[in-house]
Amino acid sequence: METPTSTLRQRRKEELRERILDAARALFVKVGYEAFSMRKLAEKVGCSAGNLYLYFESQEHLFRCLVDDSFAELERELRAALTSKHDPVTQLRRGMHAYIDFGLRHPDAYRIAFLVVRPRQHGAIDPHASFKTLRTAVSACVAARRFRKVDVELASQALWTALHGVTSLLVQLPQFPWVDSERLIATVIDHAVEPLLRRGRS
Amino acid sequence: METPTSTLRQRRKEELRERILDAARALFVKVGYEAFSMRKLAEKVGCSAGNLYLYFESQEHLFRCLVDDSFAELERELRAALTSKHDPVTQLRRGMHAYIDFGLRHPDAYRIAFLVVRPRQHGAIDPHASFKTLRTAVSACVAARRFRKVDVELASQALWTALHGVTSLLVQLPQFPWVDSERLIATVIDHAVEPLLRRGRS
Amino acid sequence: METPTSTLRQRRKEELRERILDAARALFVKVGYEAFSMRKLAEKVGCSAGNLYLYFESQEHLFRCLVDDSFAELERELRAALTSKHDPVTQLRRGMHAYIDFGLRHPDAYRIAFLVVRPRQHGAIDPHASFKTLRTAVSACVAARRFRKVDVELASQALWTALHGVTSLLVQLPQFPWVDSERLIATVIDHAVEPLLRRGRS
Amino acid sequence: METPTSTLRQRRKEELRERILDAARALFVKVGYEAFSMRKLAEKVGCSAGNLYLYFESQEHLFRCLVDDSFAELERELRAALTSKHDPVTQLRRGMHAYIDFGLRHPDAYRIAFLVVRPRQHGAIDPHASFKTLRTAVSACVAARRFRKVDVELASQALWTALHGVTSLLVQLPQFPWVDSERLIATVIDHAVEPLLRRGRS
DNA sequence: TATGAATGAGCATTCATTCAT
DNA sequence: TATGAATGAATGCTCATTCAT
Repeated sequence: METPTSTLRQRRKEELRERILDAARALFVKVGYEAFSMRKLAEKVGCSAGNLYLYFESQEHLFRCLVDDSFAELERELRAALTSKHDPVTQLRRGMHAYIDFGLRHPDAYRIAFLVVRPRQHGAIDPHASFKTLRTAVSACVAARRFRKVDVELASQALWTALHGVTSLLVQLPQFPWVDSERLIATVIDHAVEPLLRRGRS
Repeated sequence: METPTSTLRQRRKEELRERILDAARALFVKVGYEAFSMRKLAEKVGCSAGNLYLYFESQEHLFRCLVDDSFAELERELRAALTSKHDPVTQLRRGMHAYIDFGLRHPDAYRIAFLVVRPRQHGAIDPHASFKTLRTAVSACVAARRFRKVDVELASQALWTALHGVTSLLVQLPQFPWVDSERLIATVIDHAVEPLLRRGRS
Repeated sequence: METPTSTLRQRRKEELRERILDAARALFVKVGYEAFSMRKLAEKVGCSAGNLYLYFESQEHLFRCLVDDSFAELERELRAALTSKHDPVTQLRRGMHAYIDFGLRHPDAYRIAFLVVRPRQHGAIDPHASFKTLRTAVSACVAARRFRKVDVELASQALWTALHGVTSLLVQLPQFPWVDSERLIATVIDHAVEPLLRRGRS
Repeated sequence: METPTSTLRQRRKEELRERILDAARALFVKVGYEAFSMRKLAEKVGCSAGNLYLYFESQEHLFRCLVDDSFAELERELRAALTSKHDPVTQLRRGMHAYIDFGLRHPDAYRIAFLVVRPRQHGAIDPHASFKTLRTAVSACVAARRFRKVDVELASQALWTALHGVTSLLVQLPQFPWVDSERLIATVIDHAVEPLLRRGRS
């Protein structure tokens, strides 16, 4: 049974949890992985360092939550794209856009998920999920005969590497003299999809 | 005139320098950037920590040497590919292969160069060089009318993101259930080049 | 309103802070500047080295606190001497005594303030204050026509060098076969003041 | 028996020894005690660090030689002043001037001798010598009835503290807004001697 | 729920010194 | 006589984490 107080408390707790995660994201983007520390995070949040451990059992756990939360959002966005009322190829394209946009909007999470190797474990679950969603979309394109009869697994992985390539380079080397990023992204998506299309359509 | 002693010493010194760099590469791959330390490196090399500073003036310098050495090799291989006696497109394809192979053979250097952000500075020169070499090759394909009249800069950046995507994912997530990596790499290169080819050829 | 806990904590914290400063003084006297280290200090205090940084942000800061604390005391004592109900010359003499006594009671602070050169910066504020106080007293003696019409600045600096000379030598070379230090100090003060006195008085 | 070679060698050895000591003095003045290191010294001298140990068995020994050499010079200068053809008081005054000048010309040696405590040992021989020479001069002034019948030991110690006071403050706080140092020095010497003079002369 | 004092391990780096050559 | 590679110990300092309050 829940007292009103307990739910209130729970809400507050979740709010602070979110504030911590947000601050962590900001701090991570600002100072990078190597200079990130729980102390600085606590300062940014405005609480004691010890308090963080009431919400996350360790720094590693915090990072994982950060990644998980973010990728859950990616997942939602991907699903939104793939359940829209467009044809499968458009759905896929929208999903691809969503993926890249996500990375650019959450460079912290993207970098932690892909660039920080947690040598031993690294659940490696996170990328799986979005990859699978992507593959489903590819599958749908093949089923709808919009794509050639490609090896779905191979094609999906190739697509993913294309998405990851542009996303991670833009995130990691923002100071590089890129052409207009919208154009680059559009080109990457076009080039990635084109070879899969059935001839005679487009 | 060189005394035998001096050359012997010099050789030994260079040998140890290489041993240090090799150990650094191995350690980096093993424990990741975050857990890398000069102390652990010294232990791996089998010398005192202080001794490392006779060969590299700082940890950062060591990293830079590691990256520079490796990328110099990449550059050599790229140039070798691009000056072969093949047609421009084949040259480019070989260069692309060389790029990916390099990343797989030097995951440490590749990761340090691309994944370790030194937020403030990061010379960021290293990637530039290989990108420029790549762009030259793309340019040659256009000049030889093997490619369509594409925007060379845009096309080159798109190619680069494709290469980086597959390279970094294979390096970073080796435990992912990839399809056969040779197949994946071939597909990525094919898909990246195909949209640039002049119609009617191949 | 203050909770009992907070004040208790605060008190404990201040106590430890004092204990650290005291231990630092003792250690400094014992091993000298060169061999002083935060680690040894921690051991002497009986806490971890890191803990010291909860009380002093750096070694330099600790030194400065040590000096500042001590010189604040000197300043108080000087002012006490100079506001006593005696005639100006007696006030000055008492102040001079206070200065030397202070150095002998706080050899650590005296040595850090004067003997440890921080080549670049060294706020150099500390000696200024006591010198200025001293000069005020000299000025008063002149105003009261007890001193001849000397150059106050010059006379004050000469007085200061006399004080510093006996203080620092006694502090620095305690093993030297000094005559009775009380006698020496009295003589130094007498000799320093005498040339300034108006003839006919004493 | 000495071969010409051996004397040549010896001369070279002594030359280098001097060069090392000179470089050490310069380095000490430049960077201060805390930042002094045998490595930097070797670099300044232009030889290997190890080589220094052929001339001085340790850093401490080097420091002691530095001090001893310098104080030997002081001793020579003091003796020169005290054996001049002037009256005893003038001799003493000249000796006092020589003392202060020496400190200003050899701030390194002066600081090492007086300010760097070598907690255990510190031969403490060096200051003794010059003090004794000084006392002899004071004694002569008394014998010549130029000084009052003061306690020679006491008076000499008082004189010494005066000399040390002005010397060490000028050396240690060069950035202090001193009055013209010549004036200050003259005043200090005058004030130190005056109380000792027999009345009726001056 | 939250604090903040405390710890122990770790870090990069520098040092005086030794020793084979 | 001189080198320079090497060492082991030390330095100031920061960190993630714990725990009594």
